[in-house]
Amino acid sequence: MNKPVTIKDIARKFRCSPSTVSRALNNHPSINEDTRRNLQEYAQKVGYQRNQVSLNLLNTKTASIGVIVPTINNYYESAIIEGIDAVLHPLGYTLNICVTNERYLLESEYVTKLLSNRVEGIFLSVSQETYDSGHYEHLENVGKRNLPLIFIDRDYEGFSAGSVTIDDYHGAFAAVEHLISTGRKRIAHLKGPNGMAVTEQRFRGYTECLTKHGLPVEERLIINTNFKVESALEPTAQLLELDHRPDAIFGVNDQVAIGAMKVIREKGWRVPEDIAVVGFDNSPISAYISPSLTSVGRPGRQIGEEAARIFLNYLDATTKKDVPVHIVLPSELIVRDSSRGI
Amino acid sequence: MNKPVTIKDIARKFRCSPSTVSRALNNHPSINEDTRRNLQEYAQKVGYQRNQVSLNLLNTKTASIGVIVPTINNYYESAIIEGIDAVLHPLGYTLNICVTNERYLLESEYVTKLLSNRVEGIFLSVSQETYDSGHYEHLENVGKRNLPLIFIDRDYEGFSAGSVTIDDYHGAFAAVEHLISTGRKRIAHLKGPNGMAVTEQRFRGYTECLTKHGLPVEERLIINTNFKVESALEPTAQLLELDHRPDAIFGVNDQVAIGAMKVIREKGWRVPEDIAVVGFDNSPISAYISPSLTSVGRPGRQIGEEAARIFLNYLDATTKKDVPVHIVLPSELIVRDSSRGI
DNA sequence: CAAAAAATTTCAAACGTTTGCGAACCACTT
DNA sequence: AAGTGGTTCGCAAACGTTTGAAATTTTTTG
Repeated sequence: MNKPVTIKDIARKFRCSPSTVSRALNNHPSINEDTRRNLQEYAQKVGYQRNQVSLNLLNTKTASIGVIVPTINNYYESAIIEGIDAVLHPLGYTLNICVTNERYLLESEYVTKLLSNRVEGIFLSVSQETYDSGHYEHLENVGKRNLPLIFIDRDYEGFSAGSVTIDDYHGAFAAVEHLISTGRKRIAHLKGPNGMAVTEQRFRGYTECLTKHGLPVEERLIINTNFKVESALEPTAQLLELDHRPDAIFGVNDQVAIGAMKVIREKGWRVPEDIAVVGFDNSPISAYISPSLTSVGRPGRQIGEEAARIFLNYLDATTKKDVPVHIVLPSELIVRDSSRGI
Repeated sequence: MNKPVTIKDIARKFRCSPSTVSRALNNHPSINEDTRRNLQEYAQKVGYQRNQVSLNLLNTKTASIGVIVPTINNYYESAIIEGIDAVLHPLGYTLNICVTNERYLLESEYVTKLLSNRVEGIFLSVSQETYDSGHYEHLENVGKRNLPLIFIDRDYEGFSAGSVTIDDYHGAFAAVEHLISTGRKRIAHLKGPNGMAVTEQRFRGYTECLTKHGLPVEERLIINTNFKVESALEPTAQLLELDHRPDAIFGVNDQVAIGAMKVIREKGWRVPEDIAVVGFDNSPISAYISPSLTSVGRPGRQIGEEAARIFLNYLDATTKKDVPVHIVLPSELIVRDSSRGI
């Protein structure tokens, strides 16, 4: 680990001033052609890399923005990041990705770190713990700085921040309505962890759709999972042992739906003939498993892009107190084999 | 977007020097108890956040390290990142995650950016384009700086860098040997893109295992894919139309294997009775699809952890020219239903 | 009360770079 | 000889913070 070569080092070597070196390397016109060439060649030779840290300090800006997400280990989240990057990278911004693993402490820590690293904006997909606890003090300083803050996935009213969310409610509603339209009457729901926005909105879509169609909302048909495939196994087994077993299962996401399908078949039932299954996320494999999985798609990439645009609008905003922008993107039901009509 | 409050601002407000403020906020002992409390309270109130950028400049270190990966949209890569973070986060390091989408240009750009942002080490999983082109000039300056560089997944001999790789060869070998041991004799391979290390090593495991067991390596049974599930559809269809169809398919990864299974069943064959299928990655769903997928597991998290430890050793190394560390972790075959004996 | 000791605060430099302004130099022109 | 104009370069300040050493104030001591 050698010390990086600095402009001063080069200046000393050439017995000239740092200003000259700086100008030479930046192709400033008022530098003699020869000196410019010599300096540039030497800089190249010794592997000079301008110290961006010092520039960030000088300009009091960093051209970097923070992205805090609960996890990157799934299609949806990484699509969001891709979307943000697609818009902001061409403008010279660097993404600072932070993964909280759904932990409040990490989220809080990352916010502080990003703040003190002087990012120019923060994209935040609130962790489960944060959402559960309702603690938003870690965002106070973001507010004080009036730094562009854009909520992704989960909105929070306490701040004058932008947000891009998904219409989980109508997605769930459509999924359940589809099941009803194919003749299913006892539709179970493998719910996510209580209290989370995604969970509750999908749940509301589920219940309200049932109600609209005159079907009862049975508590026994609603069981919690934690989004992971394993967490669907036991609940599904439970559902199948009911006196009056469900004829359809709506999973809070694809993982859960896949877990449900596995158990259904292990117990000797058929999908979709005996029990239809619908998931949420339209993850890439959902089309390729067997039977292919009906699912509600979320436009992850588009979320990222919209969020990035909101950020850019913030920067342009001349009037300080613009009304924060809230965008709700539609989700889309994609019907496949796991829920074909009986 | 307000200007962040600086130590100078506070000093001006309290008619004292910046040094006093700095020491007060850092609980330096030689500061009067009252002034300390006053300053700290005020700093808290106005949301002062120390400017890490200036500190990085002052200390000529950043406590951040760069992680360059081709993609984050899969279990394996994100497990690696998790592993790195698990070791380095407790030590105060920040991860700077860069996603290249398998592009050389982006990789090169990110290396430069990380270098000029003065990261203290770089973890690099070389992009496909880089590997194909064999261009490693973008790493020259990393070499000149003698900055800790650890290759992940794909080693490259040109640099005195550490590396943590997976024993793809033996993993593939074991997978094919398993298929042979269950009586399969015509084993096809859905290969990755030519030239990539993972691809070729798994391919070598495949061919050498066949040869060892006296089975012919038939060109018609080897077709390229691009790792994605769609890219397996057409090739699999081709394989099934051969006069003498294969009785097993070894996919370069799980995605491809899942695509193959879909086509096999659509054409009316059974897995594993007619055709066995084996994948690579042991991705979480592989256990839960039907039939569950036999797969070779890669310990992503462990890779990250080992890589981080190599990095830490670099730092400790008193002798400059230590021999770079190369670790090869084993992969592990996990047998499931898709390849049960006939 | 003076002097010494202790407590508290300020000064100045440093990290690496950019940039407005002015200085030095040269060649020409009048 | 003096002015003009152009080219090329250096000086110094700035970004925000820390820190050793020096300066100031307060307290203790004889």
